[in-house]
Formats: sequence, structure tokens, C-alpha cells
Amino acid sequence: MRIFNEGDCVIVEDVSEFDIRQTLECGQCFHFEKLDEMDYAVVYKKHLLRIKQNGNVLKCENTSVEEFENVWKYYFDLDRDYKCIQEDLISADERLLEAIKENRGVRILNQDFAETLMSFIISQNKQIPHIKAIVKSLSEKYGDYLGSINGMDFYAFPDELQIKKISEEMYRECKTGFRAPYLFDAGVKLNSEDFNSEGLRNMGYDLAKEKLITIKGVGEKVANCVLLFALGYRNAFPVDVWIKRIMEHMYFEKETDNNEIMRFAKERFGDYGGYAQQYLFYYAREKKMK
DNA sequence: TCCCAGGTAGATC
DNA sequence: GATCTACATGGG
Repeated sequence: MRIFNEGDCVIVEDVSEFDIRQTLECGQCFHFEKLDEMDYAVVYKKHLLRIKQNGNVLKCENTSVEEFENVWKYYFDLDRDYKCIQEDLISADERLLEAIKENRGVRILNQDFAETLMSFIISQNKQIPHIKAIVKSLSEKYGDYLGSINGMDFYAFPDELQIKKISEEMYRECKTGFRAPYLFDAGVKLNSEDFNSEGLRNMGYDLAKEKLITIKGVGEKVANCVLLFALGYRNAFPVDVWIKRIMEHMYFEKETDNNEIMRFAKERFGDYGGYAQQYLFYYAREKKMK
């Protein structure tokens, strides 16, 4: 991978196993806009990026070589060897071959903890476009202005201090419905020493999950998404309706309890559970499995 | 009008 | 501890 300036742009050459469309549209994140084919605006913390991809070359605007090295390379998980992960997964179970082949450009993003927690609390009983709309609305109302791309304004998701000022009623005004008290509880906890992301990253999967589940509106599924997408636990295996469908189809051929699916995934995929989950989730959704 | 959506809390057995 | 249902909102 080579990163350098070209006029106002930052060019990244020789990226492999990375597809910006697959990575953003696979359902792991909600804070981006599609501008054109393989052309996106992405928000991470207080950073805003325009990124276009052509083959294994990325053309980035609104950034610098330094910022790309320090922020975006990490966010997009570009330092990890996905070829190796994919080979290991396929040798663990060759039935993953098709799902991986079609979605080999999916990388698991390293997202912001507060935003990921809030986003997945919102996600319950909602479709992805609705989740995106609510994240956008919260950001516009309570987050920092970051700039404009193609005439569209972008805002950061509110940080912990901004979240502290949001009341339950204010969440309700953003159409969060019955999730408003959940978001408020999450906001209070995000501002306590107990829930700093470094601590959660380092205490181990089981303890971190236990802590997350004490937040109202956070159950097994939401906790696993936060562990996987924001806290670096790549063994986490969130089981939602799509994963349930495809796992039942591929491995059980009958109605199966979520706990049993999780046990199976842990045994079969181990530390690579999160990657397997993401390939399977996107695969199931693209195939519109019912 | 009815049904469902990257689920979870609370009630009931 | 396993199962059932209400929950706000928006789109098909």
C-alpha cells in the first residue's frame, strides 16, 4: 500500500481485499452518503472524507496523507491481512467459499464507540435506511458541523459531552420512538468512567459484553455488534434475523435457537467469528433470503 | 389496512 | 429458563 499526494487529493495505491461499496453498504455502519458509483462521503468522529475507488486505487478528498495514515487507514482496517483471514476461514469451513468470494472486499470497520452503541440501539425493529436517517438527524441537531461535499452538509455524531445534554424528549423528537429512554440511559452511562472504550477494549470479551448488557435496550445482538464494530472483538458473532436465516439454511435445516447458533459459530469460526458473520450477513441480504 | 423491520424488556408460564 | 407480546415509526 502506497499513500501520496496528487494535487488536492490523497492517492492510495495497492489496496487489496477492499471494496468501498461492500464495506460501507454491508450494514455495519450508518454514517455515509453515496455520491456516485464507488464514490462516497464518510464520517468518522470529527473527520469527513470523500473516497472514490477504481480497482485497487483509492482517490481521497478532504484529507491529507498524515490524516489518512493516522485516521482512515485504521478506520478502514487497511493494515490487516484479509487474504490470510479468508484462507483460514475457508479451510475451517469450505462452505464459506461462495459467501467470501462474492464479498471479498468487505472489511470490518473500526468505528467510534459512542456512535456505534447508539446506532445499534436505534437499529432494533428498524430497517437500515431508517437507522441512517435517525443517525443523520441526531448528528445535524447535536453534533459538530464538518463541511460540505457536493452541496451536502455533514455533521459529526455528538460526542460524549454533547450526548450528556440530550434529554429523553430530545431523542423522541428525532423519531426514535420507544428507544428514546434506552438512548438516554446509554448517554448517561457513556459519561461514566465505567464505560470508557479503552477499558472495555481491554477487559476481555465476556466482561465487556456483561457490562454493555446492563444498558437498557442493549441485549445479546446489539452488544455483539458494538463489541465487533467498535471495541475490536473480532470473535463476536451477532445473531440477527438474517444470520439466523442463513445459518439455519446452511447448517441446521430447521428452526434453531439463537443460543445454539452462537455456540455453533464459536466452535466453528472461533476468533474469526466476526469476519464469518459479516460475509454471511451481506451474502444473505444480497440474496434476499427469506 | 396489514405486515414487517440488523431486538429487547417485562410479563407469564 | 423458555416463550409471548408491546413497543414508535415508516415503507411496501
